[in-house]
Amino acid sequence: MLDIKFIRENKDIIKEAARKKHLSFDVDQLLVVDKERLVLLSTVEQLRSEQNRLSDAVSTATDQTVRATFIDQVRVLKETLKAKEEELRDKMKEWQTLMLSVPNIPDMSVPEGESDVDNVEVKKWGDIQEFTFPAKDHVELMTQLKMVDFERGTKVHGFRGYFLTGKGVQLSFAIWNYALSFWSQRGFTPVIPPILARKQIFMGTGYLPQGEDDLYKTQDGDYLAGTAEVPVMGLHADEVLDAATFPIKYLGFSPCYRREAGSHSKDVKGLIRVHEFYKWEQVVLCEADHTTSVALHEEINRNTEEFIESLGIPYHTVVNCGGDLGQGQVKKYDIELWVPKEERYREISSASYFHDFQTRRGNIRYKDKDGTLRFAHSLNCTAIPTPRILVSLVENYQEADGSVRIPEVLRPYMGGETHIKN
RNA sequence: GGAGGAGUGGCAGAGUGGUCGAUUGCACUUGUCUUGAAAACAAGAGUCCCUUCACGGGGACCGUGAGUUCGAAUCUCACCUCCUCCGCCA
Repeated sequence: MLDIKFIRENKDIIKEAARKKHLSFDVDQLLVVDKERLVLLSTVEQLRSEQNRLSDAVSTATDQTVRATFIDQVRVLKETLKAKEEELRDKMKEWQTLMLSVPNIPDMSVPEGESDVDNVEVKKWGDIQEFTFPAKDHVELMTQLKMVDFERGTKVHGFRGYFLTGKGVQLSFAIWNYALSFWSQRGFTPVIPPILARKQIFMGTGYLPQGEDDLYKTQDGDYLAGTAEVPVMGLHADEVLDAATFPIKYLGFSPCYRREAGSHSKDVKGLIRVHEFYKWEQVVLCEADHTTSVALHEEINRNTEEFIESLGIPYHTVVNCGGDLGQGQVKKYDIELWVPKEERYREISSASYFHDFQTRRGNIRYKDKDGTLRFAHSLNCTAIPTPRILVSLVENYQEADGSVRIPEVLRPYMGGETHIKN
């Protein structure tokens, strides 16, 4: 959500934002509705003012006939008021619906483009190794090492179902624990949020009303979040925060549920795209300052890069083009890890900042030094998702004998073992 | 799942149809007094929206949403949250 005053004064910027993001949004329509809304609002308020005045007159009238006259007058007035109020209510709904689909303004540095193929590489790290033996893909490797069981996963859950088993489980826990320690040292407070959350909380982050198709909904009207970002952002909803605590840095851990509607033909095998996975997520709140947001955006993205570097997996970072940005994002980096058997990089992390787009929706404010209430800025970035990370990890660390070498940093969390083998 | 009770400003806590946006206490800000502080006294202070260059004016907000009424914090209905008791349960 953006400030309506800003939209009124900068409709060309909004138009340009929609164009760059390849979203269809009609600002002119919004501005027409906004004008109609204001006319109705002022009419209703004038009528109410008159009603208040007459009601006061009723209560102070001592003469019964005078009193009755006033009551008759308000009765007549009320009918007009009621009709206008209904009109206003409908107009407000129309206005709110439009307001919820206004795109946030992408940063100048965001490249032009339609989809992820137009994303621009900004960094490349690590040496891609040539295998001296026939390399296996993660499905084959992990199945043989009994780290995963896809067949039974499908039996139990269906399409995209999987069991993690044995060393697959241990490796997951190792990554989770290592990540917890890694980010704790960087000032993040760990949090395990409810992943089953209310509609309102999803509205706050912008996953609703758009994006409903990709969410699982319960019979009680709640939704399962696709990321801890949703409930962790909800944590401070409707609060006025103390600016002295900024930046607030949370590391949220949760299972994540995604219907993957519209991706049925993509990544049908393996652990790349599953309906249910786990993720550590960085969520940050800071003061409403562009420079601060930008600095923190670089910082949280860098955190994940350094984490991946410590695991020793080759990656590159791309800056997402306009068409690959969500409605609320100002700028986004994706970190993609090298998947040897696919001979390409696959997304592992996504770092975005939003300015006050989310905090307006979620009503997260703070008191500025000059005493005025402002909407905070919000950012988030994947810390590490499992089991997707295992794809690159096992493929890059496989040995000729079919075993998988364990990255040094994870060994303390794996009982000191150096290899996963049968 | 069943029965009962409650949700008021930063906190505590009055108010059960008519100048109530709301008594009061604590906390807060400013002033007087004081060398300074404390105490005492006085004054001030909520949020959102519309309008105005500005001073100002108007509207809304007592968990949320609807309703009754000339008028609702107060009455009615639905929902949400919390508390107590019973039942069930990792």
